[in-house]
Amino acid sequence: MQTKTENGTKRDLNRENILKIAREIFSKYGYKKTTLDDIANAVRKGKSSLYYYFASKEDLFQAVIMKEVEILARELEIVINRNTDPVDKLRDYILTKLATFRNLANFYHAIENDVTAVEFIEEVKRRYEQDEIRMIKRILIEGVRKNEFEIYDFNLAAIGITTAIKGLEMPLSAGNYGSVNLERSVDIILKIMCYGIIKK
Amino acid sequence: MQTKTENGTKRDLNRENILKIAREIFSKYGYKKTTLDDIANAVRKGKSSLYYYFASKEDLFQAVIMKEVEILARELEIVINRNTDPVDKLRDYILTKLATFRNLANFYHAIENDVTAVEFIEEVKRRYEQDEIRMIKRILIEGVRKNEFEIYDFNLAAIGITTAIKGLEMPLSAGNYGSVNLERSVDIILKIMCYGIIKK
DNA sequence: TAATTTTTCGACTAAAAAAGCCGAAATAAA
DNA sequence: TTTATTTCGGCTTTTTTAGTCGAAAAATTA
Repeated sequence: MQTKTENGTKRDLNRENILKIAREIFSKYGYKKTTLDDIANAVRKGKSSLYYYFASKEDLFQAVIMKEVEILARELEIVINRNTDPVDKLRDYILTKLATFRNLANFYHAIENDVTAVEFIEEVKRRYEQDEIRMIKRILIEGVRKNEFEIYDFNLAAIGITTAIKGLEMPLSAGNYGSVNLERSVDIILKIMCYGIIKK
Repeated sequence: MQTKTENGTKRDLNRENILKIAREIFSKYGYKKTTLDDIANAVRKGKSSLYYYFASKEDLFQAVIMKEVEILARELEIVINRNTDPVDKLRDYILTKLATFRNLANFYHAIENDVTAVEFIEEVKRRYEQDEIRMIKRILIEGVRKNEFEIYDFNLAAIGITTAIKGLEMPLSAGNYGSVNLERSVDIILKIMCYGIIKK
């Protein structure tokens, strides 16, 4: 018998392959227009075989998105661990997140017509919120330690900032991408927040 | 009452608009994945309204393709009427046709998976064949008049050349685009044909 | 080799989506 | 007002798709 780990690896490899291909197809056609047969053909398996790896189409799609989200998370982790000025860090964090999120939304045609996809992505955002708050908190704590911020309740502050970021995301989700100058909006909000935060 | 022509114009304008938008959507998703609702939404009409202008989805798709084909035909007409050396003209004709056809096939995802679309395009090719033979014949006749070609049966010669062109199209339809150097293939075939055609 | 486990798939069903139809309503023109 | 044009909601029929199941195939182990 294979050891369980070896076995798991083999299976996971297949899974990964399906995910990779499914990602391409979903990103090309969106959730609704992509059929499991499309994916099955592309991975050269029968449709039924997909169910050996994933419980449902929805499940597969979520797995694909989750993988994307992990990439985003990793990028953000890097930003956070860079040794930069806390304000810059905040700025980079927000910009990185917005940029990647825009891609996500674009990718899955979440916006135009595909209601189901939108809901998934909303769901992901919701689940991610707690992580976000934690990350922001880390930045704030670091800022205080470096004697640049002056904050009494980290939790509340982090929640407040998270909310502000949501505001920045809105125009993205709403679909008028190009029209908004992201960087500019971010700087404006940052300025406002800073004058309430930075030690005088 | 509107005059019949005015009326026709208005209706045709609507038709044209539908065609234009349908073309975009078909080219994005392919025949199968495009639904009449997609198109109807895009033109801001009810799906039923489309049936006022087109008899069926197939009908609409064919109209879209026909329009593309007309564009091709117009380009070829221009090539034919240019005052160039007959051999060059033959060469330009073939290259222009292949280039445009490649676009068509690419566009409608005719190749990958979408069986129905492939059939349509094959059908179009078939219908176009007669025109093609006629056009080639014109080039040949001109060549003889200019004392560069020596041909006894224009019809047979034109059919032969048309067949050769079909051979050039094959790798396109088969899907291995990049791999083949079109221009080179054309020149080789042309050379072969010329040494059987050109007056010594 | 035989027994066991993993993986694949064809055939099927139920549910959803799409094409297509029709009559009536809205709109525009006369 | 009358007539012609255009739109569309709601309906039926057909097609497509997600998802199930059991059995076959392939791989693994003993």
